[in-house]
Amino acid sequence: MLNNQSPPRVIRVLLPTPMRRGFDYLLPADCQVQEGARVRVPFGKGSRIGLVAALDVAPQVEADKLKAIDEVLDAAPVLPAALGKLVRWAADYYLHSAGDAWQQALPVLLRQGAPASGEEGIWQLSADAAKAAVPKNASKQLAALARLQAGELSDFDLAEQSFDRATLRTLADKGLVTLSHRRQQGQPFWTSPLVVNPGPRPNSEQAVAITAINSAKGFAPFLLEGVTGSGKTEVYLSAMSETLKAGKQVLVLVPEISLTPQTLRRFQKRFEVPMALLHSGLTDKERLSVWRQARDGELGIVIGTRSAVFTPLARPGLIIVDEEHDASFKQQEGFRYHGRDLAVVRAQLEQVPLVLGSATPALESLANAQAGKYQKLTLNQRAGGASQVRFDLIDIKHQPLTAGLSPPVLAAIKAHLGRGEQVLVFLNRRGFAPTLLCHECGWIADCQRCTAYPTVHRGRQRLICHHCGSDRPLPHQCHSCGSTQLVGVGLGTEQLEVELTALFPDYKAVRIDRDATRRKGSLESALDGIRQGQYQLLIGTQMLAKGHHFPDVTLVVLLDVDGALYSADFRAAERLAQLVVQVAGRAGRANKPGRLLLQSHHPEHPLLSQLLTNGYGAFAEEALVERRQTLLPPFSAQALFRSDALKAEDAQSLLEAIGQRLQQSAPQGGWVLGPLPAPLEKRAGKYRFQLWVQYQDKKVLRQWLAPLLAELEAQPPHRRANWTLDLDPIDSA
DNA sequence: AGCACGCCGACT
DNA sequence: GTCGGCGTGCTC
Repeated sequence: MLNNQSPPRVIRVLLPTPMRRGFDYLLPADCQVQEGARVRVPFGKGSRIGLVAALDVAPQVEADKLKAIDEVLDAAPVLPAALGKLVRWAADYYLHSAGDAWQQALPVLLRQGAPASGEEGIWQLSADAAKAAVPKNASKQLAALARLQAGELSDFDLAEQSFDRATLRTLADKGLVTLSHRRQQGQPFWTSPLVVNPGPRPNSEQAVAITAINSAKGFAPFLLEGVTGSGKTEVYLSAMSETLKAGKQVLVLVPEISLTPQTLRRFQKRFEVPMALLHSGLTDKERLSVWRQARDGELGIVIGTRSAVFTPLARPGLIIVDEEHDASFKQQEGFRYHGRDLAVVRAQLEQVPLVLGSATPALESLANAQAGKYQKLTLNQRAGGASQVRFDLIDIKHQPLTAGLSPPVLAAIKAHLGRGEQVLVFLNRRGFAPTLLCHECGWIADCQRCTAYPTVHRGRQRLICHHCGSDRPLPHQCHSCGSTQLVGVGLGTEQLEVELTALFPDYKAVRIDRDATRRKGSLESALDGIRQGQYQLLIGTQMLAKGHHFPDVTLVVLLDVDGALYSADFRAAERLAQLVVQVAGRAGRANKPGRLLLQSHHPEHPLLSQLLTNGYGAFAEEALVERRQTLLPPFSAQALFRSDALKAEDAQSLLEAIGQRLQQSAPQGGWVLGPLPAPLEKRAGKYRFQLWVQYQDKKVLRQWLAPLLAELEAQPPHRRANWTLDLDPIDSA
């Protein structure tokens, strides 16, 4: 027999598994597919969605093991070219499974196989519609029919006009209505004339920054360092305005916590262009809709958190990362990418300018500016004449403390309240007391699942572990001696609120933390109450430190900062400095002088005094000198292996084996530390260890690690423990 | 990761 | 006698 059929083509597919390799499939002769398109393939027992990584590859396994793909889902690559490159770059850089990286970059519905091109359902009256079939009391159905008399309805209009999909389905089943599908046209790129409302006239520093950004051609990274109140946002808005006028799109990344409706309102006030906010509250459908609109160029501005860095843009023109130092840009599980770092790479791939903005830039970013990789733009002038905040360190050694507060602090609170001003007390520990102790025998309530003590929550009468969430009724008797003399030791925000209310009964206190704002809308109403002056004493955790402005607050008190000064984590001081400056930024606006009081047992600590006397810039410079001398990031690159297992020895021995293999292939100057128990050795019932790897050069570090990862996947030392790898870790917990 | 297979302990 | 624990292998 003649065989004029060419052999079937073999393609390589990336699948959502942690395995760092592709799988090969046969492409049926009648099938066309492009690199970057999604395909449905049989995998093990079942079927998965994968991404075509390469066409016409030499198969990695014997030909008889190859299966054919089931279905091609995309006629073209699902991501625009630059974004596809970004995802490939990221998987490679973070030494992560490429298949998983792809999945993470796509909206959930696209991972599940939804069409990437927007298709909308169109409901129309069918030709032979006879109303007879609709019961008289089916008012919704009748209303829908009446509406359809006036013309078709798209799926998109349904919610808007408060019609139910189910209603239309019922009518369709009766043959009165037809459903057809049509490629969603969407609005063409803001044909309605772009409106840019005037903003305030920029001051000279702002003008310099705006000119620099607007005259940038192609990739141009800027570090915009602007003290609180210096009008960073005005610089963003001016730069965005030029981009939008040129018909291009802007991507804005913001930290999780500051993504508020206020942010959006400020943008909407200035620009009348279609824009979208990508936040955790969106449904999968809404996310996909934003994704499509951004890709098709229908949105002028996309604002979102970390994962928004993967939003496709038809005409990218500018990328902004606000509060670029914020740790929430780093994904802390699975695909552990850094949204800010990927934004830099994306700007390079898209050849657009990039603005990293912060009042307290990350030391990494400052080092990049010093090295000439970023152009630094500085805003030192406070707009509106708002005065500098005055810092004071209160030495609390030997001082009597009332509710954790020293006499000078109490006196200051009294004075500010007496003047009718607001006071903010910051304590980063929620709950009533961090431990429960038996006064008679010394027994301390502990968490069964963690190496930690559960926190007393008095209001809810429960003992809650903040690490694993386990939750039990507050005991009234000691488990060891039966005594009823149980006391909470230490101070949390809940107790602080109680004590301050007792100390200052004439003023109203409000607490802002995760416990007090659990109910939907309660945060907003508390914030409104603060702005309207209903409360005078504000007590809060991290939640109060970011994003919100309280113009009538003139005194900010920070309790308990000593932990960060002598922490095992070399980044703790940097984070404390950023927190101090950010918290201080909440106060001293509106021409009222602000004051910040810091209580410490170590007021002489060089980093603290540098920060308080000379500011964040001086602190950062000194901290960078220290990092350089000690060869810590950003003057070296780190990777962190973590392991966890039900038995401590399993978690430890896995990392020991990894450490040994690393030592064997270590480059000159390569450095391996561990395994060490994780800061919280046991968490949620699992023992955790970590292994640090460091080398001066990022590229060489990855070349050292990469072959080991392949080997670990092929021959794991054992499977009783799980391991993960974190490149450029920022949190050792 | 998920899933199936397979080999040893306490139970209806 | 089985149900089910998790150790191991496999996914094109």
